[in-house]
Amino acid sequence: MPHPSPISGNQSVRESNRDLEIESIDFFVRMMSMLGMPRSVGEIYGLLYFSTTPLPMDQIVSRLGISLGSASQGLKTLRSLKAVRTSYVPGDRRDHYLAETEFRRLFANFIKEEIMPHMESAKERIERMEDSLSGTDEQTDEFYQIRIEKLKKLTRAGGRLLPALAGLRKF
Amino acid sequence: MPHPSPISGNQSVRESNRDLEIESIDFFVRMMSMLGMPRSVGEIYGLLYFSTTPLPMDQIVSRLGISLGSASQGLKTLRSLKAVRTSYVPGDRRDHYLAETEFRRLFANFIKEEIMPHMESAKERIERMEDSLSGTDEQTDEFYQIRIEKLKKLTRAGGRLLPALAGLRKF
DNA sequence: TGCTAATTTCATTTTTTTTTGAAAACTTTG
DNA sequence: CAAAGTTTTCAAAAAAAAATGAAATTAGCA
Repeated sequence: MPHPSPISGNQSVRESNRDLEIESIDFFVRMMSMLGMPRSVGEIYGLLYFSTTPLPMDQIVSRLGISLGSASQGLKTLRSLKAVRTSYVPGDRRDHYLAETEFRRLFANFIKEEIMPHMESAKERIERMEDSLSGTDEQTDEFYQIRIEKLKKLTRAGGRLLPALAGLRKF
Repeated sequence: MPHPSPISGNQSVRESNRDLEIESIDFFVRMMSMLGMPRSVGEIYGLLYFSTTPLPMDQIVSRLGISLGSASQGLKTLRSLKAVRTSYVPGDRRDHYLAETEFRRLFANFIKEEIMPHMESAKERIERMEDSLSGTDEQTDEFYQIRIEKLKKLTRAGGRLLPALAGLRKF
């Protein structure tokens, strides 16, 4: 063996990189699933995250053992989150994908795309609640009013805190 | 009609409170589903949130039209998140449920129970990654090392920011 | 322009999650 | 302590979400 490896036991370099890849996929599958993303999306990102070169879709398919459809869909999702981008590889007409690794930016994008829209519709729903206050029984209406106020505070806090957290500095 | 209501059209007080209830359920079903909670959990919380009195489980079942099983399971989940609590009602042997409405506390609990455990296991997974660095090809290893470092930063940031956000002041 | 490789779409299948409902297990009280 | 009321549990059914794969579309190249 030309390069005796310092790895415990006697694993080849290739095997240990494969281990890394597997841990990475595992890691991101879990992370993504916390954010409500399907398994395949996590797998793809996990694979790309520890890839030293950009990978074309068919490589992703064969290395992960998922279908073309899943890969295409998953990459579409990741592109929309700006979690991957394509890079040009001379003499190859396939798209090659690369993981975007600035988590702050990714997170910001996720919040903007996936969370904020819900915040908007939440606000509308709260307005509708106010409209349907009966205005007859003082006691009861006060109770409802307080509850509604709490919801307003909640959405307000969410609307400020989340972008702030993501470093969007929107306020 | 003894109490002419100021509501547009001519809806009864009862109807408008029902509207409020429906909006509330809708609101929380969506919120909870963003947090990965099943529909029934959102429904139950939404119902209790705008209830002026604590409700026993069979009322929850009949008002929402869900099964006993769902209600029992959902309340169990909500209890574990401290999003509802039981209140004693004299002369009635059923448990009566009440929504906990301090969102800050609820959020803190959610993070502690549902997020932080994942953070822990993420850290372990990263350690395993470092163990499986081959240590042979300098170029490649540096690339991997940088990627691993980013993951560490990510989990560190998560581990600090999330509790901070929830007002746990753990740091 | 026509040919082929690459990618997307989407109806169908598979898998996973949630709900149901009836039986089991408690719990209170007469 | 038994009987009735209440709650939990859990196997089975239903619903929802995700993956598949083949047909349709698009894009690159000669």
